Amino acid sequence: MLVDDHPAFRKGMAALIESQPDLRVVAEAGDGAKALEIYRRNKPDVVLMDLRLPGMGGVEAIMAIRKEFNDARVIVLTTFDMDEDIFRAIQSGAKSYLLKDTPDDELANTIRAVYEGKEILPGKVAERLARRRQRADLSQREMEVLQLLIKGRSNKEISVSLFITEDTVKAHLKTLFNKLNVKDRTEAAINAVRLGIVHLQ
Amino acid sequence: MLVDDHPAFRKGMAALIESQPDLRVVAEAGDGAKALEIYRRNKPDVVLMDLRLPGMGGVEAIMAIRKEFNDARVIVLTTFDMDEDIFRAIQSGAKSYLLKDTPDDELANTIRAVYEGKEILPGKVAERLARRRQRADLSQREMEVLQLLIKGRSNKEISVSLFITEDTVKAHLKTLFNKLNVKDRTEAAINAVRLGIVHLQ
DNA sequence: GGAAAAATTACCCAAACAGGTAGGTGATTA
DNA sequence: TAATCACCTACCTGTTTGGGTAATTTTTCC
Repeated sequence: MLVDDHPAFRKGMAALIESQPDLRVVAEAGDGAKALEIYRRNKPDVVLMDLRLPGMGGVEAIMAIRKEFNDARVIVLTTFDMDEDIFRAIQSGAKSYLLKDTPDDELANTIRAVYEGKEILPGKVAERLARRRQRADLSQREMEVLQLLIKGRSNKEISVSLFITEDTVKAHLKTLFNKLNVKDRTEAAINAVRLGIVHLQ
Repeated sequence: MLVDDHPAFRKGMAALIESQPDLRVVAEAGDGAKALEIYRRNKPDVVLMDLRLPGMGGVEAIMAIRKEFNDARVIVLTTFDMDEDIFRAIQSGAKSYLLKDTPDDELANTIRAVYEGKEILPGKVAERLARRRQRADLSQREMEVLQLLIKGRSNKEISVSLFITEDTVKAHLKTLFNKLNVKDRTEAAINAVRLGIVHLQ
């Protein structure tokens, strides 16, 4: 089953998959909600899922599917290779994470491997995942501070939004800077965006 | 002619185009350098070009092609709709700018219109382009300061990198904040990234 | 040649920020 | 029960930053 919001991409990917004698595309979906619905009807062996989807995002779609069908085998197939996306996708139960420009044969082999129950990650992706794991997670509160920081809010403004004192905001920022391994708010903002911890717009 | 680094996308897009009786895909390329080379050989009527390409970027590829063939008709077809990308693409001579999820019929009509010499921009894109024009351009120096700012450098560090005093850096920042309509460096960094004025990594 | 824009430097001042240290609470876990 | 962790607050200190104002030099453009 293919899940991607670009019909052209689905069409091309379907053709590539169908060119393999043992693989077939039995269903397609253009967004997360439809993906769940169509999964229920078709119970595909393997799902190829893009993460950037309109409405319900790819990660949410994976979680929704695996909540109902905990044996669902999902391969993430996306353009981006951002640390946080990879992490969340794997966390939510994806068995593999491939970039869209992966060569055809590797793609086909990955589909077969995942169908057989294996979990398979390309070296580059595994490396990023490891790097992500090194970095301690941010606590709920630190996340909230970071979100506001990225909107360009000052410490004072953040303190008002979160109903805490400015000193507390600073305390959170201190641990935040340490965890992200940066020295100031600007660097924190840039890194958070680059690592995909928060998404712009 | 199709230029995109994802074979699957090219394949699907080719199928969509070929399904129109009057349209045909005569050539494909996976990166900017090959695009120029193949353009020379095939002289396609219209080029569909992705902006994110390995090596030479899409904008550079458009410029290279139009330098040799100033009657080349290029349609940008991309996933992103960042203000600066749109602006640069149109500046470099693209006749139209479509998002990859544009419906098939609109895509076909745009190809026909551009073939006939028209320049056609969807309302949403035209709007962003207008917004971009409102914002005064950044001078060369301001750009350099912004680049370093986005790397998380302090005013002091920026001044050393550019061989100017810290006061001058501050002066540039003042005009920069005004032009970007922000109040501090963090907001400037975020906005610059979001508007696509600078690209991360 | 002269106007306009960009780039440069300077100074002052107030606000914002980052680092250090220190302590308190409540919830979870070993 | 003790330890750990997230969360919160406070104070102090020095640095960084941003705003205002002003002036010089260079470059660019008409």
